[in-house]
Amino acid sequence: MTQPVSTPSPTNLTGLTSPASRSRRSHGRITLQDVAEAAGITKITVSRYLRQPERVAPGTAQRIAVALAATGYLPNKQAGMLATGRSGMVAAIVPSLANSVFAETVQALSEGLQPAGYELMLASSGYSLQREQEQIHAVLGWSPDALAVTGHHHSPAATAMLRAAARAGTPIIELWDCTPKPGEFIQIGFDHAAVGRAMARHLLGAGYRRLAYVDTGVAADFRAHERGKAFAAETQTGLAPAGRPAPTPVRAITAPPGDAFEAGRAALHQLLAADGQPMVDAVAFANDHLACGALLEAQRLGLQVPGQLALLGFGDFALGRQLATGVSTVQPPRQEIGSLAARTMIELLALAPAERAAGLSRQTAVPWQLLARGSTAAVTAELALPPGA
Amino acid sequence: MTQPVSTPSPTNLTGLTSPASRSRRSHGRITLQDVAEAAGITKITVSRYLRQPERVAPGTAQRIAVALAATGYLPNKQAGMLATGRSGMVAAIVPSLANSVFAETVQALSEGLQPAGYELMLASSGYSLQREQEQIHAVLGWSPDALAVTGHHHSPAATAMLRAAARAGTPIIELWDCTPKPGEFIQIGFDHAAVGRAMARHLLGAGYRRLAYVDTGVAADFRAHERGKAFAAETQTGLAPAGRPAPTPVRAITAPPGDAFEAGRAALHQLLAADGQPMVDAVAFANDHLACGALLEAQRLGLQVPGQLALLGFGDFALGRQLATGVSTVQPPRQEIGSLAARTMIELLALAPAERAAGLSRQTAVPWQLLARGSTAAVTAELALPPGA
DNA sequence: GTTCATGATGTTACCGCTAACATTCTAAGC
DNA sequence: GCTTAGAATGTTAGCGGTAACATCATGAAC
Repeated sequence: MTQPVSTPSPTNLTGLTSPASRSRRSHGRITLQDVAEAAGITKITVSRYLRQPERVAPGTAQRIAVALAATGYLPNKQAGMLATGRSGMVAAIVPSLANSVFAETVQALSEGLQPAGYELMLASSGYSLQREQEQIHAVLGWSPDALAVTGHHHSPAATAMLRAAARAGTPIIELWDCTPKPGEFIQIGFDHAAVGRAMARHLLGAGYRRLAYVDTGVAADFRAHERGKAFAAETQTGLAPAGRPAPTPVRAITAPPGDAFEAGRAALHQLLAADGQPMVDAVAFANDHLACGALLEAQRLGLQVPGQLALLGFGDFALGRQLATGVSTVQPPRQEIGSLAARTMIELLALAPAERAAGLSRQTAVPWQLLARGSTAAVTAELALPPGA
Repeated sequence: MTQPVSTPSPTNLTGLTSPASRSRRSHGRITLQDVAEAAGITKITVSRYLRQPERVAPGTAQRIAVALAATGYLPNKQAGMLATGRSGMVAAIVPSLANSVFAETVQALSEGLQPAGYELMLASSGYSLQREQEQIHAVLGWSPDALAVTGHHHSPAATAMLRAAARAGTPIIELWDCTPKPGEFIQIGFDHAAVGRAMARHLLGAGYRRLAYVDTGVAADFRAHERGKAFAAETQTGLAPAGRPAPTPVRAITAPPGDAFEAGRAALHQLLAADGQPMVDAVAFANDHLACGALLEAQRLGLQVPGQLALLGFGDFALGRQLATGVSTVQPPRQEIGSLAARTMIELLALAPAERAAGLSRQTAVPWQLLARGSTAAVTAELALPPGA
């Protein structure tokens, strides 16, 4: 044996290597070398024991186990990554965690990855493409085995980095989106335009004719904008099937930024005429917080929901279900997106990089559901205009 | 120069090193070596440029900048950590992210760390000490520069690992707790027992005498339990100042697990007598979701709040503020805890490990506030029992 | 007894980066 | 002109692991 320094006696299990034996550049951490010395063998055998215990002799395994416990060894993942090229870590970048649907997606992603032994590195971009780009740069420096970002809108530089990573075999997953035509990367989510159209059709189908969409005040929530755009388009064609312009164009307003409940309240006021009566039949919102704020304000003002005004949200937040007048909403697959992303990553990473290429741009459309509750109950006949009017 | 292989011509900036020049064990990533070759210098100079640009000559800097852009170089953080012993990453372990106060703390932590260039590695323990222990083990393998965990309850093995890390100079921060006597690690949070006592005093002060505490169904939410325990104790002493047993002991019930709104509804029913009337004056809850669920159910049943029943929550969730009868609650410093943790980490990490030791077990009590709203308005004289009755 | 497959362990070199020290070159000082 | 401080860059070695290959017993097969 040519172990440097320190006695290789198997009885010396204190784990306390004398300082003199440590190199000047050591960072003081317990290494495989320390464990090996305590067990009276070389570090490669300890390394083997940790990865494939059946490959070492039972007696040796026993000594190693004792030495590991005695030294309190923690494997250095960085060193392992450097040697193997696999980091055992995946990264995710979401717009926000606070008050947000993304928290649940991240939670599901985290839980899905844990059994497979992957760690999660998380960054939040604050709905800014610039910050997303910086974070993609930072996070790729950690050589994640896979990377999840939110949505399919990225800055050009960000796209370039993602493309380079994908080409190197790193699965890139775009969460929460699923565009009609396949994108450059993996998509796990749904088509927000389809949701916007469904929202419009739901309100039209229930007999409402004067519609509005209240968009979020968050400038870079592209998915909400997309729903709004499709909502408006569908409403136009729904009201004017022959191609004629609709008699009353869809009102599209943007809620003020800040507390979403308050924003919903404020948005409602924007939709009231001078006499306090609503200028529209029905309002669709970018999210349930806005819708609930509007509902609570409507109740405060004595407006009948849905009698005088129907409200339709998005997100299926717990609150909307609890209010006496249930808030109709779209239930997005918040958790499914996360757990599906985890499953997809694990699946792809089990493949050899060569075989992996095929799966690196597939799309998965996760089903969503429009939940009709009290706030959009069908209007009475007298309120409903004749179709196409 | 003794650069291996490949022409060091500064005009060869394609970033495409011929495969033959790559070692068998290379993982195909662009390295400092590639950039150096493209710039016609050695890698150490590129390394210097990246860390201290002023240390390289302007002309060289220019060539390096071009080479960096051309090659699309991404620094390998693992290799850097291995060399320096500093990872530029901190880890956080929280019980949950979904529907949770912790999401906001994590968000603030993440935002606070970003300007300083730290990445965040996140794990969620699902309110399980066993999983927390596993995750501490996993996460310490990444050599985080600092580690934040939630609360001061940990498994013995987890505590041992935290202790070892702390002794090695890694700041360990316990979020959301601040015990009366200092703990082993840094604490940033507040005293939950004090909150529990304040909740009891608030209700007693408003004239309520028959109190109940509805604990969460989450077994390992130690902080909620602690508030409940202190609430009960304070109620007893408040009602029987002379040391006599209180006439009606505080009712303590535990909400069913699952959807917290529903749990709050169910808990309310447990507090109703056979005739449908509440058996208590006032109820404190482990969180606002429970309290709001109970409030909505009370309204559905036609019970007056606070006339027949006062409700007091915890957490200051947006919803409680919006309901017509505002839900009185305790506003915990959700974000402050996160941003303060970030600041503390950055501060400590700027210190030399030797000086750091002193700050490794300090406590920071972050102020909270009891927000009295409609749901606990003072009772009328006839309802209030004489003090001490 | 020799051959050889097999299992257990060891040796060497390398992953990509940086600390520490070494070298080269320039320009100022005498 | 020669020394020399200081700036710019290079060389070496090592961080803590693992891949790849090497070595050394052991025992079954002939």
